Amino acid sequence: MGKRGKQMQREILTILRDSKSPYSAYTLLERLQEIYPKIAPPTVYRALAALGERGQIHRSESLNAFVACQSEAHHQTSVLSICEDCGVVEENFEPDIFSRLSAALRKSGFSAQRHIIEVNGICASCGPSQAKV
Amino acid sequence: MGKRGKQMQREILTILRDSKSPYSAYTLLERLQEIYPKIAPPTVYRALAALGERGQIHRSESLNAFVACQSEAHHQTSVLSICEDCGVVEENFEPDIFSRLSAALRKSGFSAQRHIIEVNGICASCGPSQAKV
DNA sequence: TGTGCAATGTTATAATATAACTAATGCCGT
DNA sequence: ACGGCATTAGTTATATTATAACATTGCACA
Repeated sequence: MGKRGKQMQREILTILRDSKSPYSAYTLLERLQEIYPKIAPPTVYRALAALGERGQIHRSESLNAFVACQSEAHHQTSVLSICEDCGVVEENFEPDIFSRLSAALRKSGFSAQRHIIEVNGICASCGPSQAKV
Repeated sequence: MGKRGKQMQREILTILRDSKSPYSAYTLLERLQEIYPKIAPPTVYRALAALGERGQIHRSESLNAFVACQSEAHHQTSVLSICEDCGVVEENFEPDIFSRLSAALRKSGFSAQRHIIEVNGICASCGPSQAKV
Protein backbone atom coordinates (compact mmCIF):
# COMPACT_ATOMS: atom_id res chain seq x y z
CA MET A 1 0.00 0.00 0.00
CA GLY A 2 3.00 2.20 0.12
CA LYS A 3 4.64 4.53 2.50
CA ARG A 4 1.57 6.11 3.94
CA GLY A 5 2.34 4.97 7.48
CA LYS A 6 5.88 6.30 7.39
CA GLN A 7 4.63 9.51 5.92
CA MET A 8 2.17 9.93 8.78
CA GLN A 9 4.89 9.31 11.29
CA ARG A 10 7.04 11.98 9.71
CA GLU A 11 4.19 14.47 9.65
CA ILE A 12 3.35 13.83 13.27
CA LEU A 13 6.93 14.18 14.33
CA THR A 14 7.19 17.47 12.48
CA ILE A 15 4.07 18.82 14.13
CA LEU A 16 5.20 17.74 17.58
CA ARG A 17 8.71 19.09 17.14
CA ASP A 18 7.32 22.47 16.19
CA SER A 19 5.54 22.64 19.51
CA LYS A 20 6.74 22.14 23.04
CA SER A 21 3.19 21.74 24.16
CA PRO A 22 1.63 18.35 23.90
CA TYR A 23 -0.87 17.39 21.24
CA SER A 24 -3.75 15.03 21.80
CA ALA A 25 -4.28 12.28 19.25
CA TYR A 26 -7.39 13.98 17.97
CA THR A 27 -5.76 17.38 17.65
CA LEU A 28 -3.08 15.70 15.58
CA LEU A 29 -5.81 14.05 13.58
CA GLU A 30 -7.34 17.46 12.80
CA ARG A 31 -3.98 18.83 11.74
CA LEU A 32 -3.32 15.85 9.51
CA GLN A 33 -6.75 16.09 7.97
CA GLU A 34 -5.83 19.49 6.61
CA ILE A 35 -3.50 17.62 4.29
CA TYR A 36 -5.05 14.17 4.14
CA PRO A 37 -8.75 14.85 4.56
CA LYS A 38 -9.85 11.26 4.84
CA ILE A 39 -7.67 9.77 7.52
CA ALA A 40 -9.30 8.13 10.51
CA PRO A 41 -8.30 7.72 14.17
CA PRO A 42 -6.60 4.32 13.77
CA THR A 43 -4.15 5.82 11.32
CA VAL A 44 -3.05 8.35 13.89
CA TYR A 45 -2.93 5.84 16.71
CA ARG A 46 -0.88 3.45 14.61
CA ALA A 47 1.61 6.14 13.76
CA LEU A 48 1.79 7.20 17.41
CA ALA A 49 2.35 3.61 18.49
CA ALA A 50 5.21 3.20 16.01
CA LEU A 51 6.83 6.46 17.08
CA GLY A 52 6.43 5.51 20.71
CA GLU A 53 8.08 2.14 20.18
CA ARG A 54 11.06 3.85 18.63
CA GLY A 55 11.19 6.32 21.50
CA GLN A 56 10.71 9.29 19.22
CA ILE A 57 7.72 10.56 21.12
CA HIS A 58 6.55 10.40 24.70
CA ARG A 59 3.04 10.06 25.93
CA SER A 60 1.97 12.00 28.96
CA GLU A 61 -0.30 9.67 30.88
CA SER A 62 -1.76 12.46 32.91
CA LEU A 63 -2.58 14.61 29.90
CA ASN A 64 -3.39 11.85 27.43
CA ALA A 65 -1.21 13.68 24.97
CA PHE A 66 2.02 13.37 23.07
CA VAL A 67 5.28 15.29 22.81
CA ALA A 68 8.33 14.79 20.62
CA CYS A 69 11.37 13.30 22.27
CA GLN A 70 13.87 16.09 22.75
CA SER A 71 16.94 13.95 23.17
CA GLU A 72 19.09 12.01 20.79
CA ALA A 73 19.13 9.15 23.22
CA HIS A 74 15.72 7.75 22.52
CA HIS A 75 14.51 5.17 24.97
CA GLN A 76 16.25 6.85 27.84
CA THR A 77 13.48 7.12 30.39
CA SER A 78 12.74 10.63 31.38
CA VAL A 79 10.83 12.74 33.82
CA LEU A 80 8.21 14.90 32.18
CA SER A 81 7.73 18.28 33.81
CA ILE A 82 4.46 19.90 32.93
CA CYS A 83 3.91 23.61 33.46
CA GLU A 84 0.39 24.26 34.64
CA ASP A 85 0.61 27.83 33.50
CA CYS A 86 1.94 27.73 29.93
CA GLY A 87 1.45 24.03 29.22
CA VAL A 88 5.02 23.42 28.14
CA VAL A 89 6.28 19.90 28.73
CA GLU A 90 10.00 19.27 29.13
CA GLU A 91 11.99 16.09 29.35
CA ASN A 92 14.40 15.81 32.25
CA PHE A 93 16.96 13.08 32.57
CA GLU A 94 17.42 11.89 36.10
CA PRO A 95 18.83 8.39 35.88
CA ASP A 96 19.51 8.42 39.60
CA ILE A 97 15.86 8.76 40.36
CA PHE A 98 14.94 5.77 38.26
CA SER A 99 17.57 3.53 39.76
CA ARG A 100 16.66 4.57 43.28
CA LEU A 101 13.05 3.94 42.56
CA SER A 102 13.74 0.49 41.16
CA ALA A 103 15.96 -0.28 44.13
CA ALA A 104 13.36 0.86 46.63
CA LEU A 105 10.66 -1.26 45.06
CA ARG A 106 12.94 -4.25 44.75
CA LYS A 107 13.14 -4.31 48.53
CA SER A 108 9.50 -5.31 48.59
CA GLY A 109 10.10 -7.86 45.86
CA PHE A 110 8.79 -5.77 43.02
CA SER A 111 10.70 -5.91 39.77
CA ALA A 112 10.32 -2.62 37.91
CA GLN A 113 10.01 -2.59 34.14
CA ARG A 114 8.63 0.76 33.11
CA HIS A 115 8.67 4.01 35.06
CA ILE A 116 6.16 6.76 34.57
CA ILE A 117 7.18 10.00 36.20
CA GLU A 118 5.34 13.22 35.52
CA VAL A 119 5.53 16.35 37.61
CA ASN A 120 3.05 19.19 37.51
CA GLY A 121 4.24 22.61 38.56
CA ILE A 122 5.37 25.98 37.34
CA CYS A 123 8.22 26.29 34.88
CA ALA A 124 11.10 28.75 35.05
CA SER A 125 9.53 31.14 32.54
CA CYS A 126 6.23 31.29 34.38
CA GLY A 127 7.60 31.28 37.91
CA PRO A 128 7.31 34.06 40.50
CA SER A 129 10.80 35.37 39.80
CA GLN A 130 9.71 36.20 36.27
CA ALA A 131 7.79 39.30 35.34
CA LYS A 132 4.33 38.29 34.23
CA VAL A 133 3.64 39.17 30.63
CA MET B 1 -31.27 16.55 48.35
CA GLY B 2 -29.86 14.46 51.12
CA LYS B 3 -26.92 12.25 51.74
CA ARG B 4 -26.81 10.46 48.44
CA GLY B 5 -23.36 11.75 47.62
CA LYS B 6 -21.87 10.65 50.94
CA GLN B 7 -23.51 7.30 50.55
CA MET B 8 -21.95 6.84 47.12
CA GLN B 9 -18.55 7.72 48.48
CA ARG B 10 -18.90 5.11 51.20
CA GLU B 11 -20.02 2.46 48.75
CA ILE B 12 -17.15 3.21 46.40
CA LEU B 13 -14.63 3.11 49.19
CA THR B 14 -15.99 -0.25 50.33
CA ILE B 15 -15.75 -1.68 46.85
CA LEU B 16 -12.22 -0.42 46.34
CA ARG B 17 -11.04 -1.58 49.76
CA ASP B 18 -12.27 -5.06 49.02
CA SER B 19 -10.03 -5.18 45.98
CA LYS B 20 -6.38 -4.47 45.52
CA SER B 21 -6.91 -4.21 41.83
CA PRO B 22 -8.02 -0.92 40.40
CA TYR B 23 -11.55 -0.24 39.26
CA SER B 24 -12.43 1.97 36.35
CA ALA B 25 -15.12 4.57 36.89
CA TYR B 26 -17.51 2.63 34.69
CA THR B 27 -16.86 -0.67 36.41
CA LEU B 28 -17.68 1.06 39.67
CA LEU B 29 -20.77 2.44 38.02
CA GLU B 30 -21.91 -1.07 37.10
CA ARG B 31 -21.34 -2.30 40.63
CA LEU B 32 -23.25 0.62 42.08
CA GLN B 33 -26.09 0.11 39.66
CA GLU B 34 -26.70 -3.29 41.20
CA ILE B 35 -27.93 -1.38 44.23
CA TYR B 36 -28.95 1.97 42.78
CA PRO B 37 -30.11 1.09 39.29
CA LYS B 38 -30.55 4.60 38.07
CA ILE B 39 -27.30 6.34 38.81
CA ALA B 40 -25.41 7.99 36.01
CA PRO B 41 -21.72 8.65 35.32
CA PRO B 42 -21.56 12.12 36.88
CA THR B 43 -22.62 10.66 40.22
CA VAL B 44 -19.68 8.31 40.17
CA TYR B 45 -17.24 10.95 38.97
CA ARG B 46 -18.40 13.38 41.65
CA ALA B 47 -17.94 10.80 44.35
CA LEU B 48 -14.51 9.91 42.99
CA ALA B 49 -13.53 13.58 42.90
CA ALA B 50 -14.57 14.05 46.53
CA LEU B 51 -12.70 10.93 47.64
CA GLY B 52 -9.67 12.03 45.69
CA GLU B 53 -9.64 15.45 47.28
CA ARG B 54 -9.63 13.84 50.69
CA GLY B 55 -6.85 11.50 49.66
CA GLN B 56 -8.93 8.42 50.32
CA ILE B 57 -8.43 7.07 46.85
CA HIS B 58 -5.70 7.30 44.25
CA ARG B 59 -6.11 7.50 40.53
CA SER B 60 -3.70 5.62 38.33
CA GLU B 61 -3.08 7.90 35.39
CA SER B 62 -1.70 5.11 33.28
CA LEU B 63 -4.63 2.80 33.91
CA ASN B 64 -7.38 5.40 34.15
CA ALA B 65 -8.56 3.60 37.23
CA PHE B 66 -8.91 4.01 40.96
CA VAL B 67 -7.63 2.27 44.07
CA ALA B 68 -8.34 2.85 47.75
CA CYS B 69 -5.65 4.59 49.72
CA GLN B 70 -3.97 1.98 51.89
CA SER B 71 -2.44 4.31 54.41
CA GLU B 72 -3.80 6.29 57.30
CA ALA B 73 -1.75 9.24 56.18
CA HIS B 74 -3.91 10.41 53.37
CA HIS B 75 -2.38 13.00 51.13
CA GLN B 76 1.06 11.55 51.52
CA THR B 77 2.19 11.24 47.93
CA SER B 78 2.99 7.72 46.96
CA VAL B 79 4.51 5.60 44.27
CA LEU B 80 2.05 3.22 42.68
CA SER B 81 3.51 -0.11 41.68
CA ILE B 82 1.42 -1.96 39.15
CA CYS B 83 1.90 -5.66 38.55
CA GLU B 84 1.50 -6.46 34.90
CA ASP B 85 0.78 -10.06 35.70
CA CYS B 86 -1.87 -10.03 38.42
CA GLY B 87 -2.94 -6.39 38.15
CA VAL B 88 -2.44 -5.63 41.82
CA VAL B 89 -1.58 -2.02 42.59
CA GLU B 90 0.32 -1.16 45.76
CA GLU B 91 1.18 2.14 47.36
CA ASN B 92 4.80 2.68 48.27
CA PHE B 93 6.01 5.55 50.35
CA GLU B 94 9.31 6.92 49.21
CA PRO B 95 9.48 10.49 50.46
CA ASP B 96 13.14 10.66 49.49
CA ILE B 97 12.31 10.15 45.87
CA PHE B 98 9.84 12.98 45.82
CA SER B 99 12.16 15.44 47.47
CA ARG B 100 15.03 14.47 45.18
CA LEU B 101 12.82 14.86 42.20
CA SER B 102 11.63 18.28 43.30
CA ALA B 103 15.21 19.31 44.01
CA ALA B 104 16.44 18.10 40.64
CA LEU B 105 13.76 20.00 38.77
CA ARG B 106 14.27 23.11 40.85
CA LYS B 107 17.77 23.31 39.44
CA SER B 108 16.23 24.08 36.07
CA GLY B 109 13.86 26.56 37.68
CA PHE B 110 10.86 24.29 37.78
CA SER B 111 8.73 24.44 40.88
CA ALA B 112 7.08 21.07 41.47
CA GLN B 113 3.54 20.88 42.79
CA ARG B 114 2.22 17.42 42.13
CA HIS B 115 4.18 14.24 41.46
CA ILE B 116 2.84 11.33 39.52
CA ILE B 117 4.94 8.21 39.86
CA GLU B 118 3.74 4.88 38.61
CA VAL B 119 5.88 1.85 37.99
CA ASN B 120 4.91 -1.14 35.91
CA GLY B 121 6.57 -4.42 36.64
CA ILE B 122 6.17 -7.78 38.30
CA CYS B 123 5.18 -8.02 41.94
CA ALA B 124 6.69 -10.31 44.57
CA SER B 125 3.92 -12.89 44.27
CA CYS B 126 4.17 -13.13 40.51
CA GLY B 127 7.96 -12.92 40.27
CA PRO B 128 10.34 -15.60 39.00
CA SER B 129 11.27 -16.72 42.51
CA GLN B 130 7.69 -17.78 43.03
CA ALA B 131 6.26 -21.03 41.75
CA LYS B 132 3.76 -20.26 39.03
CA VAL B 133 0.28 -21.40 39.92
C1' DT C 1 -42.82 31.72 54.34
C1' DG C 2 -40.00 32.53 50.64
C1' DT C 3 -35.79 32.89 48.44
C1' DG C 4 -31.41 31.71 47.28
C1' DC C 5 -27.41 28.54 47.63
C1' DA C 6 -25.44 24.11 47.38
C1' DA C 7 -25.92 19.31 46.40
C1' DT C 8 -27.84 15.95 43.48
C1' DG C 9 -30.21 14.19 39.39
C1' DT C 10 -30.64 13.95 34.42
C1' DT C 11 -29.69 14.29 29.66
C1' DA C 12 -26.75 14.71 26.32
C1' DT C 13 -22.44 14.80 24.29
C1' DA C 14 -17.36 15.34 24.13
C1' DA C 15 -12.93 13.19 24.05
C1' DT C 16 -10.04 9.21 23.91
C1' DA C 17 -9.07 4.65 22.10
C1' DT C 18 -9.50 0.21 19.79
C1' DA C 19 -11.86 -3.98 17.63
C1' DA C 20 -12.88 -6.13 13.58
C1' DC C 21 -13.01 -6.45 9.09
C1' DT C 22 -11.56 -5.24 4.11
C1' DA C 23 -8.50 -4.09 0.62
C1' DA C 24 -4.25 -2.93 -1.28
C1' DT C 25 0.70 -3.60 -1.61
C1' DG C 26 5.01 -5.69 -1.75
C1' DC C 27 7.66 -9.64 -1.77
C1' DC C 28 9.16 -14.28 -2.41
C1' DG C 29 9.62 -18.50 -4.89
C1' DT C 30 8.74 -20.52 -9.02
C1' DA D 1 5.25 -12.77 -15.08
C1' DC D 2 2.29 -14.89 -11.65
C1' DG D 3 0.22 -16.83 -7.64
C1' DG D 4 0.26 -17.09 -2.85
C1' DC D 5 0.84 -14.98 1.36
C1' DA D 6 2.29 -11.86 4.89
C1' DT D 7 2.23 -7.06 6.04
C1' DT D 8 0.47 -2.62 6.00
C1' DA D 9 -3.09 0.56 5.50
C1' DG D 10 -8.03 1.83 5.02
C1' DT D 11 -12.69 1.70 6.80
C1' DT D 12 -16.50 1.15 9.72
C1' DA D 13 -18.19 0.79 13.84
C1' DT D 14 -18.11 0.89 18.59
C1' DA D 15 -16.01 0.78 23.25
C1' DT D 16 -14.34 3.46 26.98
C1' DT D 17 -13.54 7.50 29.71
C1' DA D 18 -15.09 12.04 31.12
C1' DT D 19 -17.69 16.30 31.48
C1' DA D 20 -20.97 20.15 30.03
C1' DA D 21 -25.22 21.99 30.79
C1' DC D 22 -29.35 22.31 32.70
C1' DA D 23 -33.26 20.78 36.04
C1' DT D 24 -34.64 19.66 40.53
C1' DT D 25 -34.52 19.10 45.37
C1' DG D 26 -33.76 20.22 50.03
C1' DC D 27 -32.03 23.11 53.41
C1' DA D 28 -30.47 27.43 55.83
C1' DC D 29 -31.73 31.48 57.21
C1' DA D 30 -33.68 36.16 56.70
